Amino acid sequence: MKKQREKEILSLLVDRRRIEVTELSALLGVSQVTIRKDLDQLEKMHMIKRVHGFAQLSSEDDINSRLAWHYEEKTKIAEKAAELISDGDTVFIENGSCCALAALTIASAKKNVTIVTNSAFIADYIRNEPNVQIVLLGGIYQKESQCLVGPMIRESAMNYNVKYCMIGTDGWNEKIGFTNKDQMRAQAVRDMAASAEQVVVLTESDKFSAAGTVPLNLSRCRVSVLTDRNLSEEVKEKLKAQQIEIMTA
Amino acid sequence: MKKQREKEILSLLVDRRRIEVTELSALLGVSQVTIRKDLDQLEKMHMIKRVHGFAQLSSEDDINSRLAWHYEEKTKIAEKAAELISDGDTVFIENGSCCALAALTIASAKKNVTIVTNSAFIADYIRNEPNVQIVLLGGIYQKESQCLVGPMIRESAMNYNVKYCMIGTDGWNEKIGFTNKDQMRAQAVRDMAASAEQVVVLTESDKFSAAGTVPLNLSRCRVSVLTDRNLSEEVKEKLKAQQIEIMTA
DNA sequence: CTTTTTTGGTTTCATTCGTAAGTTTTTGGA
DNA sequence: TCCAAAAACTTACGAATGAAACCAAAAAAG
Repeated sequence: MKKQREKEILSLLVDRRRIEVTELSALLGVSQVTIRKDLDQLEKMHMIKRVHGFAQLSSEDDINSRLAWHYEEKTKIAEKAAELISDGDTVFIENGSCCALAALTIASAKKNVTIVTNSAFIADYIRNEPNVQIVLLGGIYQKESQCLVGPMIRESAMNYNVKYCMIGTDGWNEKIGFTNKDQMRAQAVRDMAASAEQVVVLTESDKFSAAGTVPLNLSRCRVSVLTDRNLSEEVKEKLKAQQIEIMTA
Repeated sequence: MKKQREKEILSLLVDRRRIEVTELSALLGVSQVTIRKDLDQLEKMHMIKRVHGFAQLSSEDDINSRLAWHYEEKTKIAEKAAELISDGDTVFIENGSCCALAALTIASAKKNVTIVTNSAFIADYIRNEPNVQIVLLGGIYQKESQCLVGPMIRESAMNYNVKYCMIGTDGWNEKIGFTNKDQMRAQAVRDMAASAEQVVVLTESDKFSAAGTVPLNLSRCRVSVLTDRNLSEEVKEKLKAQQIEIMTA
């Protein structure tokens, strides 16, 4: 793998929040100059912030810093997600770190794609990509998550009929299915899903260990999961039993 | 005036794009440490970016760096605009640097206000203010201006009826009135204005020297102008003749 | 297989950085 | 009007920074 050292920096940073350049240099056995170049790179991708003497993750629950967590898996999931999309397609993408990365991958790899999203974060995240058109669904702006919720989402989403709606999730269990942290956002997911032929859940495999608080209730939709290699056979069986297709990145 | 030196730094920066800390220190006759504190402050407001040894404006046509231009006037206009709003009101605010500052001032000074905007930039700009609810009108996302345009704006705006719609402008002349650079954004302004009792144009007085390319066609609306002290008597007369109320900050 | 180019890394150095401690100026009571 | 407390600023200094020159391994070209 190419940028192995950057991945190591990220996972150290996920643990420690904040590390000195000198310590990184000693830990990884390369010169400080090299570490600084890596950090510049990561900062350019908005994954970390550099301060005098340190590197640190962006503010706590910023999506940017959540990207640092399991970054490699997310990258692979995003690439696989992009393969589902053809030039000229329109795709719904919901809020979340995996979704953001998928949106960026699609926007940079495809031509003339329209990305419809309720996430102001994602719109901003991909706005430098020249070959993508972005539509932002309007609504009440949730300040921390930078996403839009409320009845306007449904109204606007009904103007579209697309093949894929990509969403994130917070957890899963056999009984209640995929979950979320927030009732308003869950409703936005349902409203977007209603205008798509197929819902694709983008998530790392470790989210399958426990359910969150708000069920997404996607039972009426055709649902697929796109996750990494580490999904247990046990969970795979349960998903298949519920007619949920599994794609592995 | 309190932060006189910060204003001076800004206007130097508007000219020069990029200045060394050492030079600023010599020019303004204060220590480098003091300059650095000022720069930290300005960076916290996103007006400038610090790089090793230098301070520079954010990227060219970023709204953040346009705020540096005539910052003092804009501040005063924003404060006056905030006086129009009472606790609990809902107000439409369109895209633009004056509007962004007005939105921030309103959000920080008032309680329980709802700001409805088509500007993703503004939503992000004020999202740390705890006492404001933000509604973002959906539509096609314009990448450079970070604002939303297209038919969805009209649909969503019709859900509201508000007293004030605050807008920016690009220029003005006696015949065609206020103007804009972009047809799509001009239409968004009309659609928002249609749901408001009164349109308030927030703009520095020097915009009145020439018109832009796309007329806003606000003739059906009740229009006021909120501008700085330097508006010429000649222009004032012409505006009054068109039943446009003038407020001075 | 050898040569050239590119990439990724190190060392060195003058410069800039933030912190802490000390000094001046402003502010706001009594 | 005067004094104390706070705010604004300076000086001093060791640590961190980016740039440049240099080196080695890998990749590409011949």
